[in-house]
Amino acid sequence: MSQGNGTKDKISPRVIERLTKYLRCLESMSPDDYISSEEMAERMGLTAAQIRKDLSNFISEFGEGFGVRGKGYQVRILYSGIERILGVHKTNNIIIIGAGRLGSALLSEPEFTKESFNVIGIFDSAEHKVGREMSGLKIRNISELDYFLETKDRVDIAILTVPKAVAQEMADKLVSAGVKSLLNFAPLKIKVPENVVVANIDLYAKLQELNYWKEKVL
Amino acid sequence: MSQGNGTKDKISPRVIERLTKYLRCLESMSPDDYISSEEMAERMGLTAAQIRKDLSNFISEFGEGFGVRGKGYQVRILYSGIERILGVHKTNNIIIIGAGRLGSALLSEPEFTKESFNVIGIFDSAEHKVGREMSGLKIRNISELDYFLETKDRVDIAILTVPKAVAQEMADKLVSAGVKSLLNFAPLKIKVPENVVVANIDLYAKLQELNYWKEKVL
DNA sequence: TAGATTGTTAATCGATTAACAATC
DNA sequence: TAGATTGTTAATCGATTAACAATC
Repeated sequence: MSQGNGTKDKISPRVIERLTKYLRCLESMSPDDYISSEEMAERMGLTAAQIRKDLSNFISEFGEGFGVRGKGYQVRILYSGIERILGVHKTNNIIIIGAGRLGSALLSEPEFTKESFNVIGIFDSAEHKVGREMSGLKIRNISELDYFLETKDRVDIAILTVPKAVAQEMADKLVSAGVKSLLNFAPLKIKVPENVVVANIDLYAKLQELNYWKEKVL
Repeated sequence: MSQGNGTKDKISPRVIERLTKYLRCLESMSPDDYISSEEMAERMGLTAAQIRKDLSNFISEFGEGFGVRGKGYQVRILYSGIERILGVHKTNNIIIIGAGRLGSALLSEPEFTKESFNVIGIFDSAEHKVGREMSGLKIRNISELDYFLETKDRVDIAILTVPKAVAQEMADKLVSAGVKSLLNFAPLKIKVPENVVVANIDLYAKLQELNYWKEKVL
């Protein structure tokens, strides 16, 4: 069953992951230039076939494919096309749960000055933090969450930077308040209903993986 | 060509990624208990066959497989077996490059109080930071890196939390000082020689991926 | 012994690569 | 037109699942 927009169903997570890498590769290029799948592949350490295959899953805003036969892909068109696919051509509102060091670090990430993601709130449960300012945002009490979600702008994504021990509880609060997607930094598997998506960033797991590979490359 | 230890060659990254998840699943269990692949699968949302297949790539410290036919896997044995595979049964020394908010946040992560990873140094290039203490570690000048690596303990992994603009430069410094594995938080592809491994954590890319999936689940 | 569950082999499925006709 | 490079189909490769004999 097709989706109506020009996208084939069931795109694999692997493809979406690579799309974000394509953006990274393109962002340092001049928008008017054309780049061939061959050159992109070279730069990114992939095969040209894979890139063309990935992109062929989608169609551009206008006609069909992103590329021009004989020329390659125009950086501008490919870039904005991928942005559109990922839904980052518009602003998405974010709240951060947990005003600890990690939450604070994320809040001041230079990437968050881009337009596609906009942090509109930060929450904590520690009384002594509530009310203080952090990168220009007032820290709110977790208990205000429901009120906030009812009265403020739509929240697209909540980033969980709370300790492991309270992560599931916070996730439950967020879900029952109507948040539909979570980026979780706590080192555990958050349980959510089927209509909620969770992405995880697990520093410790990454370190463990890296530790395995470093032994193999010797 | 086999490796001599009981491990088959060419384990896929996917398998290693799942091993870290198996650890997470097991750490909340009683070490003496037995768990079946069926139950683990249930808890983690995988198939039992996949878990058995994954584990069958390796052999335990003693005899052969990790499991006992008819009983399942003893938590203690499986846990320490996976730790051994990942090389986290011993302490690995880490340095953090970049004493900004992110570096500071990582330094105080509760996970770093575990024994397997030990932060032995933190570096920055900003004069006003050098010499200050952070979670009990003195911030050192980047220029001391070579000296540090020559005189201190072995450095197993360097974590890069510097701004994008200087990330490649810092990576080069680390590589030429002899560091063999990097965990990179800067949103770009670090170029390194073949005998160096790099793992990446890209917050922004993860957000973009999540943003794609959240639209699909509606 | 009967029941349970592993470890492994074979079957299926999905993802990557190769090849090439379409076309700029 | 000739040369280049896409988009797509077919071939290959690898990873997951199913099935079952081995064995606790």
